[in-house]
Amino acid sequence: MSDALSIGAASKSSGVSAKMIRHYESIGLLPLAERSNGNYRLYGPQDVHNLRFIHRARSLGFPLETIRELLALCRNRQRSSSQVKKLALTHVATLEAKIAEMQEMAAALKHLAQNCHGDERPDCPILEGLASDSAARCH
Amino acid sequence: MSDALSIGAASKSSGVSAKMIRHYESIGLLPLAERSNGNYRLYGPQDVHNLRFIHRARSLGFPLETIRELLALCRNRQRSSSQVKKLALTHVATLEAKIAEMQEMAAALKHLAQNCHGDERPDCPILEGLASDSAARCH
DNA sequence: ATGGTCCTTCCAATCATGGGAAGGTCAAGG
DNA sequence: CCTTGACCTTCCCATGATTGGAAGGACCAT
Repeated sequence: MSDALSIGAASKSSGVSAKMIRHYESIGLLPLAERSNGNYRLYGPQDVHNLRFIHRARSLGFPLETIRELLALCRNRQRSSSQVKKLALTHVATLEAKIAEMQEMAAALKHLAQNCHGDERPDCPILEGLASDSAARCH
Repeated sequence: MSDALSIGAASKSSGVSAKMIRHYESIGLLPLAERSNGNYRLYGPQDVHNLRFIHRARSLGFPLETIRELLALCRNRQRSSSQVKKLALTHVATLEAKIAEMQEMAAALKHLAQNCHGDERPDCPILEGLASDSAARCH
């Protein structure tokens, strides 16, 4: 047990904040941590591995519930890679849908801004586009 | 006052849900609505205009606090179009930053998925990439 | 023993939206 | 007149991920 880390050390080693480590434990994403004499949480190599896994998955935008499934698959030697791939590709599709949505927003907004003088006069196509009393929808 | 709408009618006419109309009022984004004898909220043409404005601004992804500023500018005849344009372009930059972030996520994930067989075997580069005991960071 | 740093728990805030309960109001029809 | 059903009211709670802080206990070095 000489390599057990405190939550602060595990946080530094994994990139997950101590706050979040406690939170993940509280929602059952991580197993209940071992405790020291002084009731401090203790983390072994496997725990740190899990934390790093979560950190990387979060940085790829996976929601926690999907990470829960990914962790289960990671532990399960009977898994099939198709299960993992399916989760990954579903997430890619989600990301791409959001990207497309935001690109539409940005394009529409740039189009409006393009015609705005941006000077001291009150005249503004952006506000007109938002108010659009003329109900001129783009299509 | 013959053209005053109930919250349900105003909702249909503006595209903003009744729940949200009440919420916007409660946070001061909209003025307190007039009330009927039976304490129902009543909405006139100007109110519906505001609701539509909010709906369009939300559909462009503006956060409520920015919409608050946009509404103030919309009401203010002394505004300068540069104020509006600044809010719009700041939001475009925010959108583009998020888009870029998500594109990186999607690209990294597609790269991992590309090498995954997606069959019944447990072997999986995606999980390996997330676990990455080999600590192979991309750069 | 004392200060500083770590830890513990709990509560609350963010952002925008929605769900639902418990009850009041209104218009139409029996 | 009374019921029915659709609408409205307020209030509380949930989402998703993270962060902030308060109040208190534990640890370690000087």
